[in-house]
Amino acid sequence: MPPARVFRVALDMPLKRLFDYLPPDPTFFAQPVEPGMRVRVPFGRQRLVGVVMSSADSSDVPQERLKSILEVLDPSPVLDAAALELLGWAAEYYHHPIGEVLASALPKALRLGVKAAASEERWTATLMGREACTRGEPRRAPKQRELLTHLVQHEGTTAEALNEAVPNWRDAARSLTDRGWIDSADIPIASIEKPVVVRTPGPELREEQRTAVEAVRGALGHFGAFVLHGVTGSGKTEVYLRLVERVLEQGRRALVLVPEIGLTPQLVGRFRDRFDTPMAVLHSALTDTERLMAWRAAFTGRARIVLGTRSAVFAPVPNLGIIIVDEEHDSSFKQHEGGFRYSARDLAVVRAQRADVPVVLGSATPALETLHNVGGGRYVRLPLQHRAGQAEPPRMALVDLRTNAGHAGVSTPAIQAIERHLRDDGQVLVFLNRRGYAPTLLCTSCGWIAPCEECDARLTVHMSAGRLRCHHCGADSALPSRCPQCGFAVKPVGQGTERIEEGLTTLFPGVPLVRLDRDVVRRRGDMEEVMRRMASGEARILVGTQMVTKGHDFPNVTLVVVLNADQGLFSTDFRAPERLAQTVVQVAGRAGRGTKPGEVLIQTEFPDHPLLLSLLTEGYEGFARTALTERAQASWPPFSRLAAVRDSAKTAESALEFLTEARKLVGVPPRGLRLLGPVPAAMSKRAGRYHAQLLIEGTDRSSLHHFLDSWLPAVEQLQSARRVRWALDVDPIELF
DNA sequence: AGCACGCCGACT
DNA sequence: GTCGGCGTGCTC
Repeated sequence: MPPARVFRVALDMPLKRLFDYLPPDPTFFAQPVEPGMRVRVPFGRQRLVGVVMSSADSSDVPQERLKSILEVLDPSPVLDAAALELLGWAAEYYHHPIGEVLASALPKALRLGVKAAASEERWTATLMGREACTRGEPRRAPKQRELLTHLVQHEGTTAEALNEAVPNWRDAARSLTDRGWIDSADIPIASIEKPVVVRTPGPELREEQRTAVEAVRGALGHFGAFVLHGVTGSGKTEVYLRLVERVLEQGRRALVLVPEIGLTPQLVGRFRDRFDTPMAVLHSALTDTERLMAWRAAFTGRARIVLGTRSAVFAPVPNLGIIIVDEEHDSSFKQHEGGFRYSARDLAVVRAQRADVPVVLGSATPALETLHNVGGGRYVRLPLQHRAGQAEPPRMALVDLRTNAGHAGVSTPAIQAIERHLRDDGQVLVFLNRRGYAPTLLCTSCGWIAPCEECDARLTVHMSAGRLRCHHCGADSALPSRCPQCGFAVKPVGQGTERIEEGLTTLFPGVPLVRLDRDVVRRRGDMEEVMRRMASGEARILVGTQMVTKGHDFPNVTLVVVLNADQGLFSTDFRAPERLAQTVVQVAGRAGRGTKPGEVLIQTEFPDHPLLLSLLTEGYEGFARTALTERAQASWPPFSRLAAVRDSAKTAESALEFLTEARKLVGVPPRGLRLLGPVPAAMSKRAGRYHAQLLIEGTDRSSLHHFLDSWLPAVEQLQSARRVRWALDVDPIELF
């Protein structure tokens, strides 16, 4: 007997291998089985849905142990060759099991086996049926006549609509079908197309915008990476819209990636306002059904624009014409938890390259990696340096916290500036990246500080809720009025947005104030309410965290106060300065977007810090130059490549033990490779588990990946690996 | 990951 | 004497 032809199937499990299956029973599945199709297979005593990766003439597994595919779930592949290749590339690059990588590209419903392409049962009257209807037939069957008449009047009625219009129509339909008067068909929803309509032509482009649009338009049809480096308010979105417009005109489709959809509803709105065409919106807040619907709209090609967060980089987009990554510097594009840890921005570039289409990375504060790629000639930078209208760039100044006394975290110069701007009818934005009332609860007698029992962290005081909460594990307890150790009085120490709100209310009695942070924005609509109160001028002061920096416009804000720029200046994480600079520039960008000039005050204890100075005097680009020089000297990315092995365990010892053994496997590191650690994470204990990490630094991508290829299989075999939870993070963004 | 099999403590 | 703990091993 010749060796059997087998199909190699990827299953959604943490296993870096494929499983071979015999073809399905030909009496039930006569159709060919192709790569990219989903199949149901027996696996142990479970039945699982997997994806066919390839077929082979024979298997390494003895024939008697091979099982057959139970069912072929797709008439055509759900993942085309390009998708399979991209996902395969990602699995290799991020050293992650292919099955789990594929799973991240498919909505849950599809992983459970539902049909990929939705179709609708539609009924029509035939020519014969129309003639019969005109004659008033069938005379003695009122139900049939009613149905026939309805279908003559409403061609292509769905079964669903018939249930409404002609109750209990099935029997009548059967009789009419037998006479050849009506007919039904399963129409894929895809074929019900709508032409693309540009609702409003959009404003006239400014010189810079036109240059940018033309540069990318010239590249349509082949790969090119563009960095749309546009200061806040310079009209990046308009550039995206014009590019998408051209792509749609060419009959192709656009993929737009955004950081967090809940935080950028404005961008979705801009696309909807501009184009009258179906759009698929994919984000984490969708229900499984909504996600399936959106995926189908993308898969069938009905959606001309696919807009979504991180995982949308894997969305199916037939005839893709362009990929846009908005706010490309945003860290939410990097999945850094759970299983498959990937950078959607980096994969967008890879996808564009393979699809031979342009990719546009837009940001007011591009990642240093991105700017480095511009410097190396791999990406083309398209600057938008001017703000729309008469808006002037905001004036930035530092406030020395050492010499300027203050009140409740706000320095006197800042208080005076707030007074001035309020008097001049402006609005004020006060930024502090720390929610809650105070980060610490201290006993004034014995020095006790309320600790989280599960984390190496202090509990944050939430005054209005009367709770102590851990921002790392979610622990939540009542706010004590006395020290549990000595019974003396306790007091909150330090500032959070809640306390700033209280302080400003006291300082500016009668001035309406709103707060925007995760504690305020609980439900959908809370954010809109805050926006409305700012837009209407009903509120004059906005106190907020990071949340205020994400894409929202506050046109009447003329003053921005950054209360504390100092977290990040002396961090062990080499990316902390970059994040700080991005945050400051993004917050500053909220000021003076209307016609009024903006002012930005940054409070700091370190007004001489070179980073702050370069940011102030030379802007983000100046900062980026300084920071890249520092990175080069320390040979951090992008001048080297990193991977981190992270683990957690019930004890600090076992967390370190696994990583120590993993490191011992290396012996003398190969040339061009450095191993750093293992070390306990900066906040080792989190949610009751101890975290540690081992950093691997390679001089370039290939040396790092060659090493990982040979090392990881041995690491996976370690006995100690089974006693910890561990994961590899390629190109890590946060280093603890 | 599931889900088995397989040897050692507190219960009917 | 059993129920059940999670260590180890396998799944085409």
